[in-house]
Amino acid sequence: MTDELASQRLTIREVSEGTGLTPHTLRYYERIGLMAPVERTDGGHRHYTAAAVEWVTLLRHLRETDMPIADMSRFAELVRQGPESVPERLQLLRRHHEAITGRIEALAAARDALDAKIVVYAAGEAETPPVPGSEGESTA
Amino acid sequence: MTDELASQRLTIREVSEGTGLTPHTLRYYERIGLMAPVERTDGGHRHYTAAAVEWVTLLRHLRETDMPIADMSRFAELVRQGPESVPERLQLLRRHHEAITGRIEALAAARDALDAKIVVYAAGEAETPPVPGSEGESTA
DNA sequence: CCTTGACTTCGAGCGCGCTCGAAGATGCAC
DNA sequence: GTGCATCTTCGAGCGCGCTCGAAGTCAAGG
Repeated sequence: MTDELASQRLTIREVSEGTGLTPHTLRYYERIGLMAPVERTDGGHRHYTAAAVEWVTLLRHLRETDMPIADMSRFAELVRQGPESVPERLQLLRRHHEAITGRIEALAAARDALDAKIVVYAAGEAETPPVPGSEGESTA
Repeated sequence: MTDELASQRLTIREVSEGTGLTPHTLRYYERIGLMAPVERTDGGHRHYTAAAVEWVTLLRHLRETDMPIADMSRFAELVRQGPESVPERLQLLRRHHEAITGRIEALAAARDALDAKIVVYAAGEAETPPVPGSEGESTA
């Protein structure tokens, strides 16, 4: 009865496949302190607990939304400091939420601006040569 | 009558301030072929035409939406090739439109996932210690 | 004319986030 | 026991997109 069902452990490859981060990246994150040292087998191989996988998933969400590694390190540090840092964690996450929303809006705005260009091309009005070169005057 | 109102020319600084790209970046873009050589004064200073500024703005929109420089170069090349490349330009822009939309969706999804974390913290249920360290067991 | 600040070219350097490869140990299947 | 894939550490390297600084030239005001 040395816990079986309760604490399922995953290899680095399994975590990699489950999260989309490469084994190289998982080791890198651990190396730079984004993660606490992962549990090992007797032989020294990493065995990720469910909690570790959950943390990796959080990291992935932060990176996927372009949080800089430095900020993620700060967040990891706050978690290490314990429950009294919860307010600051909240602040950090809320700021990031705003950053993401702003980014989404910027993307949508730029996309809309580009759509105008698409419309012009699609309408066949390839007039108004933008700039590079001569729009088919010299070569070919 | 040597055209005054019709062709207003801007210095690199003015274009920089108008587009948000630094003078360094504007020269860099020209250097790597994203732009046709910009007109010069007798003294060799750049004088951007309205068409050049328009092109710079397009470049900025593409970059702002994370199009790789390599793809932008391809697009610039297509424009240089003349009107017969319009279909391929359209294809490129439409693909990019899809990429942006996909990116927006990924950002929103990750943001929503992170929101769950915010809710947990805000609810004061700082249980479920994620992973790094010991959530205030050992140090301070 | 002289000053002052903005312009020019050039090549080198940088910050970020991985990414890789070598060399060796491990672990599971047979 | 014997393979053989997968794991380990380590430090170096890389790709991208700028970014910078030096050294010199130009433009415009007084």
